[in-house]
Amino acid sequence: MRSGKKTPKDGLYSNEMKIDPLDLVSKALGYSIKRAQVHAYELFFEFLGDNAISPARMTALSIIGTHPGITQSALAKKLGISRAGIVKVVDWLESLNLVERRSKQSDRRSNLLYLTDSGQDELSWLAEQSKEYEKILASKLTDEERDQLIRLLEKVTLSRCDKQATRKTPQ
Amino acid sequence: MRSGKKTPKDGLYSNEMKIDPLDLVSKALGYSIKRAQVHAYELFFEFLGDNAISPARMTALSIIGTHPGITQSALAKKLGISRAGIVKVVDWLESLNLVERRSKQSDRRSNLLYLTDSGQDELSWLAEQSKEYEKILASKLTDEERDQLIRLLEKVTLSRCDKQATRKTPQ
DNA sequence: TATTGTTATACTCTATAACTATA
DNA sequence: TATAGTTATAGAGTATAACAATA
Repeated sequence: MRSGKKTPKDGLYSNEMKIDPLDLVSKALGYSIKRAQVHAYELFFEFLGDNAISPARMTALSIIGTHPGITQSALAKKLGISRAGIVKVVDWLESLNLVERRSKQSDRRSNLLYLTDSGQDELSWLAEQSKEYEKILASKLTDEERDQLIRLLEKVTLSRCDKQATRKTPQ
Repeated sequence: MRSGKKTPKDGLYSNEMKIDPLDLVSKALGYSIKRAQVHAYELFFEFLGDNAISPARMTALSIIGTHPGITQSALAKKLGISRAGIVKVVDWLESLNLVERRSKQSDRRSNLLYLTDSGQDELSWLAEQSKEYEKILASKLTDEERDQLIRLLEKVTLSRCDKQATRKTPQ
């Protein structure tokens, strides 16, 4: 396995030129991220069982737990889904008696979300499970590598505001 | 930003204890990967336009281009989806005249897949676009950081075979 | 019998648009 | 008017099961 050391004349003679130019998959960052995500998702259910809460719903539960009284709209925004989409998530969490809707007194359009007692218990249990899961997910990495991987991923994710500046000029 | 140096008594006094133990999101590797993937996916359509081919179908096109004569079953396996699922993908690619099914002479159950001429053109064009897209996706990283990010992601993804060995012991 | 491709069907996740009740 | 939540509906992507053609 070669290191990523740059060759003197980057481009024409760099290592990447060994890949078929029509191979959009090997050594592509986008595809590497996708594969890691699919792997992480599958491992999640291998570890917690096929009938486990989904990662997205676990995230919703965690956000409600760490932001008691958050509104549905604010939760939707944090999760990056629509207001309509959050309704089913909260319906589902409420049907399992993990979360409670309470209508806000000062603005009765809003629902404030709180964990129930069993929601608290479930979240605590999931927190333990997540810790184990994260260990397995990162089992091939040293602590330093894991921290750097997260740091690099965050650097990629937070490049959002570039998109206008670097937009391709139409030709 | 602290390095991931381990404290002598890992656990009770480690850095991770500063995060709310019920916050399953911050500094979680699984969630970092997911966010990066969502970002990469959105950036893809911001760059190529809302009506662009999806990354998954682009991948299918690329695999057919680099494996001319691949069967549908083999393509399904490479993409990690079912045989039934691949039918719609190939139907769609064929309806756009990018791909051609030819029945295999020595085994007439199989369809062999080939790019059409316009499929070749489309793939070449997508290869250029992908190169630009990858540049933007990694624009916040140095070349070394990008290579290491891919290396670390592959390390995570290829940890698959661990899952039995590291399975949590029931207690 | 086993395999390839196909169809029928269903499920999850997500979105948009129109509605209601409030503000 | 504008906003929060809801409902109805639709589309993408995926799966399983049953089937026909072929091996």
